Amino acid sequence: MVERIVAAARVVLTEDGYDAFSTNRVAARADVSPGSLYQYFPDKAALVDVLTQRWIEQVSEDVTRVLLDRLDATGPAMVRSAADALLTALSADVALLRLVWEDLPGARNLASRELLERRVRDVLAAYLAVRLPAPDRPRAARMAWVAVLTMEFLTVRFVLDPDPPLTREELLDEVVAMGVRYVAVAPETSG
Amino acid sequence: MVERIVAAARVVLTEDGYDAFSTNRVAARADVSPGSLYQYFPDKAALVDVLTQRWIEQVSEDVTRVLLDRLDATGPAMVRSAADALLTALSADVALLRLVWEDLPGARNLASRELLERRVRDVLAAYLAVRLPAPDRPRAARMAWVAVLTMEFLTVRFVLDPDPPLTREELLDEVVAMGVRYVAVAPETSG
Amino acid sequence: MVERIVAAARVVLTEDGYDAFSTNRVAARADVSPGSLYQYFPDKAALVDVLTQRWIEQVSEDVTRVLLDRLDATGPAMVRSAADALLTALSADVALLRLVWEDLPGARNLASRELLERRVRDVLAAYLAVRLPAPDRPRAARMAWVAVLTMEFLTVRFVLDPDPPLTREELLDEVVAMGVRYVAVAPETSG
Amino acid sequence: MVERIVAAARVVLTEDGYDAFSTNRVAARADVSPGSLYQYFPDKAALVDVLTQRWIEQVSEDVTRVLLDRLDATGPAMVRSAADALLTALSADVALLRLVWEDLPGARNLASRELLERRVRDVLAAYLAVRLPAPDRPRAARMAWVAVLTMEFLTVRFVLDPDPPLTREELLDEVVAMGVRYVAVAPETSG
DNA sequence: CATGAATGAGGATTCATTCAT
DNA sequence: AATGAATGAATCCTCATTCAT
Repeated sequence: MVERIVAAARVVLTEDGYDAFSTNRVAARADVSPGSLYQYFPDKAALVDVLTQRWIEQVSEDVTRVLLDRLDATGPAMVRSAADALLTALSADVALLRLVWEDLPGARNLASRELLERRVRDVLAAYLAVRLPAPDRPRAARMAWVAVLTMEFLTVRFVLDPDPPLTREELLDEVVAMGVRYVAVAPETSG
Repeated sequence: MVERIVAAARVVLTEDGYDAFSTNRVAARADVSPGSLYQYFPDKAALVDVLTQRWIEQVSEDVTRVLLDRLDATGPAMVRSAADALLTALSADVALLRLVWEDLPGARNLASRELLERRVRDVLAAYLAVRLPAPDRPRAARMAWVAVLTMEFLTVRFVLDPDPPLTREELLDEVVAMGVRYVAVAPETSG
Repeated sequence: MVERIVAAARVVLTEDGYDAFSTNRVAARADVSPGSLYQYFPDKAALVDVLTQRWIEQVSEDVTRVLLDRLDATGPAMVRSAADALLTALSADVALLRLVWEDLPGARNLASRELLERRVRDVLAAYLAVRLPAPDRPRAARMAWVAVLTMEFLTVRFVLDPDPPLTREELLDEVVAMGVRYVAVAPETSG
Repeated sequence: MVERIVAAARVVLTEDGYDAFSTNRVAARADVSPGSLYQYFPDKAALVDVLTQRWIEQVSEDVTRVLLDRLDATGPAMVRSAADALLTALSADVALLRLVWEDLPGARNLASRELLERRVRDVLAAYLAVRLPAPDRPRAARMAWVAVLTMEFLTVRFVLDPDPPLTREELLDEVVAMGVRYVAVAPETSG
């Protein structure tokens, strides 16, 4: 039942858009009464949240799993694996990605997105803390922050871009090159 | 009068949030009748658009001006100037930045944002096309795409982050380091 | 509930006039929320339509029933019965008749009215086609058109006229005389 | 100036329909400020009234003139002339006729229409009072009422009917035949 | 006279939510 | 649990009318 509703919400959201996303319409599409919907979700917002959180968690899962699997790999290989995983995860449901990035009020999924970012960032920071010449926690954290955000945004925009100026492989090359070189010669920051 | 309305819209939007943003409320806050509002704006959306487009245009202006002013500078100096300009422009009105990135439905301002990106990207691509060893338009375009998006996202997130893991200077260092090194050794892409 | 709303619509329309006929007012008069109104009627126009169509259908029903019942009667008797039936049907609810003819924008009920006319016209044309010396479909159609419109308008205006220059019986006599004589010596048209 | 406004009102009314007929739109179409409009017309209704009254007066004028010109003619000739005049007058501006009969709330032009009817009726009643075997004012009045309404409605409906079942000449024949025969053997009413 | 910006009450309609069944 | 009719506050927007210039 919860599933039926969530599925209907997904359909309404991706097919009809966020503006047309009303509880009544979702209920109708799920062949369920509006009342029933409120037996499982406190309000309309909760419906969207479930949808986006599930999806973000899935992406998060995919990426961190790969990341953890490749912790022993060389820098470039690891970065490429992670980027590849993210790219794959985001491409799996472009409609939903577009929804989250372009239609939904940002605040609606900010929390979940930051969760995803933090999770990946933590893993990466841990990795870097070990690899870095001298153990330097703050610097690792900085680098992780930069690297994760960069990777996230480039990947998202690549998937959403209807006519990207690079191929998938080129994008991965870019990300790897950037990440690797970045890791190799992280700057002595001035601050 | 247009100004009064736009100002009121800004206040309502940043203080009460997008959900509470109704034409009547804006009119009330502007001490203007709802009818007057419609003498200057075709509909509610137009109000938001004016607000966001003005702002984005301002940012766009600031950044490209600096960029064009420093075209003759060395790579690191130019990148740093641009990043600095963007950071300054975005910091000038954090409430509005937050509004655009976190509250508004993305689609509302997607167009303007992409305009900003394209504008900066074009300038950068032109710059790169000249600097690159062998003139290589597609590669310059790729690099510009990557660089601009990266800079944009890092800067935005830095400004919005209530507790960022780097200082302003460190962020600039990061961006410069990343951009410069990227420019210096752009990868031979596989595609 | 539908009835309650329709009844309220009727009251508002006849007591307050078409200009004051707003969905909110109808809802209030029906002691119903505006939302409920829209659960049963797609829009404001539909409310008026139900009201007028019901009424026109009733009139239409009354008249054609009598007409069909008296198809075997002599010309004068049949015409008189039909005219009587129409007069009775229209007099049953003068307020509504006045509403339809004098207050409503004509287009609002044009379709239904033409339906009524066509229905009666068809029956009459069939009757005439049989009675006419030589079967002459077009002529029967012409005569039916003239007879029905004449009867309709005279009757309506008689009922609405606060001070008509004839009594009910006189009107019937007039209509019968006109119809009968018309039928008896229908002209050889020049066309 | 009054003319400019009335002309604009006419255009708006016939081209855009009664629903779109707003004072602002009329003013715009007349290249006049809404304020100026109110210097010549007390309110929106007055605008429509001028339009319809002018038109009805014109029709009224045309018909009564012909009627008075042919008072000495034989019955059939006179009736035909009158019917012809009415038909011509109404056909002169079908758009306006349709507007008055199908779009405008009936009450808007009821008064003017009844004026037209009364005027023609009076002339006809006078004519009949003279012609009738024994001077019989009430009966003449009755006959005039019936004849005028009949002629009016048949003519209007003929002009508005996109696919009438008779030609213009046939209609005139019908009206004449009906009128003449009616006049010839008006019934001894029972009342 | 002419203007036209300003008005603001009011209109049609939606939709998240409830609650008696 | 499930229903779904009922709700009613709130929304966007219109337009006849005014009045200071």
